[in-house]
Amino acid sequence: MMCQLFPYAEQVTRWLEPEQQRAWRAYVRMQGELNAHLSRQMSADSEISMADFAVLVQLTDTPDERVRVLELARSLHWEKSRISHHLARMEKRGLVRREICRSDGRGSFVVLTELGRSAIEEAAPAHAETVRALVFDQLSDDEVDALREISEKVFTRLTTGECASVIARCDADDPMEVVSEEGGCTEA
Amino acid sequence: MMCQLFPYAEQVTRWLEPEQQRAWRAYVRMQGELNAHLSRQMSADSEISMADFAVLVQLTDTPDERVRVLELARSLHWEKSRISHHLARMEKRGLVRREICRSDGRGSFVVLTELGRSAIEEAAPAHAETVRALVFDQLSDDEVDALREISEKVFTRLTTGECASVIARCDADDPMEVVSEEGGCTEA
DNA sequence: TCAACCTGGATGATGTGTCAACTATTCCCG
DNA sequence: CGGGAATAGTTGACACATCATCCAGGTTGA
Repeated sequence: MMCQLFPYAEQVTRWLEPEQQRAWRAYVRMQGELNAHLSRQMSADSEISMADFAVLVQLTDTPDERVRVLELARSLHWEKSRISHHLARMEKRGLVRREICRSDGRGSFVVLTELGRSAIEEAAPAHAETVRALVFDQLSDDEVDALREISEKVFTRLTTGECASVIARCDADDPMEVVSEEGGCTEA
Repeated sequence: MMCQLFPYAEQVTRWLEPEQQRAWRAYVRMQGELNAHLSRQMSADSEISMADFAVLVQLTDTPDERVRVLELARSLHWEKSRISHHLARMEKRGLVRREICRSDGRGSFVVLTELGRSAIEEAAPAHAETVRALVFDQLSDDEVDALREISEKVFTRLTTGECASVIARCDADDPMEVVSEEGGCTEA
């Protein structure tokens, strides 16, 4: 059970415990299927992808419906090149529009267009229904709580200390050390 | 990140409860960061990607380290074109090799090469360490149990009934196939 | 036996994510 | 003021996933 497949572990590699093994496998499979399903549902029921949706949500969340590009990147935890490429594609499809930023000549705003607004308004209800049907209808209140707790713990681990080093590229407002610190996160 | 509250919901859409909302946001963020981190760690510490790793694990799990292409697709829950493209890239890099299948002229076997073997042997320990450090070191035994339970429930929902319709493309046989305990390390 | 169909798998187009390099502006400090 | 560093954002190359389509080899049945 303990990974007899890799007998070469002369080194004291601490493999996962059997229960951890099972939990991990279950999680990985679930997460993969769930992502795939949500993506498929979204692009079947509407004209946008999950990524588009995430961007549009951020825009509708903003009073002005206009947001600086890097701010978008930070709130989505995306890399700046990713947001840049993605916005270019969304702009080509008319979902958003760029506007120059007068107060800072380097930057630009992203603005929600009417098409973008109607796209997300069309997509959101079905998405919420799907999430509820696939996830929350399966879980007790305690399990929902546990899911949040677990997710927060892992997320915290991921975004604090050495682990945050790479993320720090776009997470600049985080005062954490940008120490190179590779070997990354394999515990101290 | 997704599905904030949309004030325009006149329609009878059942949005998520506030606690569900919070759990969902926490999960989505965690899952995104975790995937990103695991991928980065894997390609930093070794010559392979998470996808390569998943393929190689399947191959090492097989007695004679040769497997039919579509069988691979099914066990990974990948589409056949995805596995085909991916194998082409892996073959180009020397990680696997194809062999003709004498019993069925259409098909072919995928075989683990020496390079492939050493690649996974090099990658596996660090990956296991990372998963342990990022996930399981943060969780109590009860939480590990809850994670498995939750994942299994959602996964079951995803792979039974109408939901399975699309997946069924490659999942033709066997509706449930819940983790057969072949102990394949921390595969993806 | 032969035509219709099914299956295993490859291919090309397109959309997406990542990394590294780049440009242009602004900031900081002497 | 002026010059280097930081910042905002783009671009190009490449890896990857998905979809539709194609094709060769098997299977079925009249």
